[in-house]
Amino acid sequence: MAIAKAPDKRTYQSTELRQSATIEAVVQLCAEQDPATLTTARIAEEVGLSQGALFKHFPNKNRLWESVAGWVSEQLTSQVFREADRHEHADQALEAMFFAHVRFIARHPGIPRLMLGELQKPGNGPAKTIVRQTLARYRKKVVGLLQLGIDQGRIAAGIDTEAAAVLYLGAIQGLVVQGMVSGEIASLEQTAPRIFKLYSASFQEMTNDPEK
Amino acid sequence: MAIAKAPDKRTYQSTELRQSATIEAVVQLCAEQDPATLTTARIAEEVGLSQGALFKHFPNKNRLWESVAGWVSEQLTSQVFREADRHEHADQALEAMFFAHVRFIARHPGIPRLMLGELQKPGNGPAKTIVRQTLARYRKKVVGLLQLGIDQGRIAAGIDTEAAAVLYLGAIQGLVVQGMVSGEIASLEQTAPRIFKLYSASFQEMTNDPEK
DNA sequence: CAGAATAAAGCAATTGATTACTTTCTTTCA
DNA sequence: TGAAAGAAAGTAATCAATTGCTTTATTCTG
Repeated sequence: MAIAKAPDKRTYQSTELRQSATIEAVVQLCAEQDPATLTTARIAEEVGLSQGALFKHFPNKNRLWESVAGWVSEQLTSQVFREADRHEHADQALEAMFFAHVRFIARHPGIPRLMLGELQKPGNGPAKTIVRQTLARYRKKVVGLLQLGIDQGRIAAGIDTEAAAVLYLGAIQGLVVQGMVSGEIASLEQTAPRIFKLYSASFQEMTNDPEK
Repeated sequence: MAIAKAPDKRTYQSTELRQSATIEAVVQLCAEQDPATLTTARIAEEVGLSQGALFKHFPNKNRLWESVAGWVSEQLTSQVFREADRHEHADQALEAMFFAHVRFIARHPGIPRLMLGELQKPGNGPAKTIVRQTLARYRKKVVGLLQLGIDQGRIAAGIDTEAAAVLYLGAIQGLVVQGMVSGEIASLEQTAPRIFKLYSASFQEMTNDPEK
């Protein structure tokens, strides 16, 4: 008495649609699985395709990873930078950027795994290059904002901006790793303000600010 | 005209010796290769054994990873904590601990890959549990030192010690990731002081310290 | 606008390579 | 001499990629 599977009239899609659906499926799957153990069969299942059909839309697995890295880079920078650019004061922009980044990760828990996973592999594959460039661009953005803050007189003048940018990214990574250790990615957004408050103290003017 | 391999008089070793040699080989190999792609054949080659002979000393690959995680945990905590305990003032202990950690990583570049790789995989395998507990213990140590520093009057009293501990680990991770991005693990020790100086500013007393 | 022709998208099955682990037999050495 | 340690070959499973063929969609033509 085999239960007949739904006839499931097979419907064809353009490669363009399949590609984006596949990329999002990978990002989704990385939230619950180590990227290194992700098989084409598992991805195909998530998209609703046979394993072999995946190769009608991507020439090979590496190119798929490349596309995923590109998608992540695009989404991260556009969402985070846009939030920063909405503020005139550099210190406020940095804060907004910090929270936007945390929010982005909380919504896509697989992304740290993805990026760290790429950085893990040595060599200079295309996907790794994309991640590397994204992080470099991000760091430059932070350095620029810090410098702007100094010019605006809202950030201590003597600050080591390069180091502050590394610490900025480290603060986020610390949050992420703490989330991976505790397993609670949801609590990220809750803890983030405490971390940023502390971080921002490291470059605040030492003057006793009368207001507040 | 096959060139005869060196006769290589085969010499037998105790499992105990082989185990530690294998563990160190894995740590060594992780410096140049993604742990997820490390095969038993590659490990055996590094140790100087046939692939099958490895299983005379470890029942399976998972147990090997477990042993590696244990070794890393033991080495890291013993070396880093020992350095911290040599100082009476908590702030100095934190600084020494920071540099000891960075030095440890610089000497074993594979270890961040190892620990991050373990944290990546979901579930609660034994190896991941060890890494998790190690990080948790580390965090507690930092919180304890921060609290001690407050009691000693060397650290601002109002500080959020939990957040400061997360930021402490984040500072190290920021350094590590920056090293993975730039590919220069050697420059870690050079950059570390700049990062720590900034980090420590976040919990320094705001009083204008006349000395120095 | 019907319908043939062509291209695109799909499945099921298979291939070849890789990998963790086993088995069989040999060598060492306490 | 017997147990531990090793090599070498083998095994079953897994996985990315391919192949052969079918089905759907699009384009061309009269």
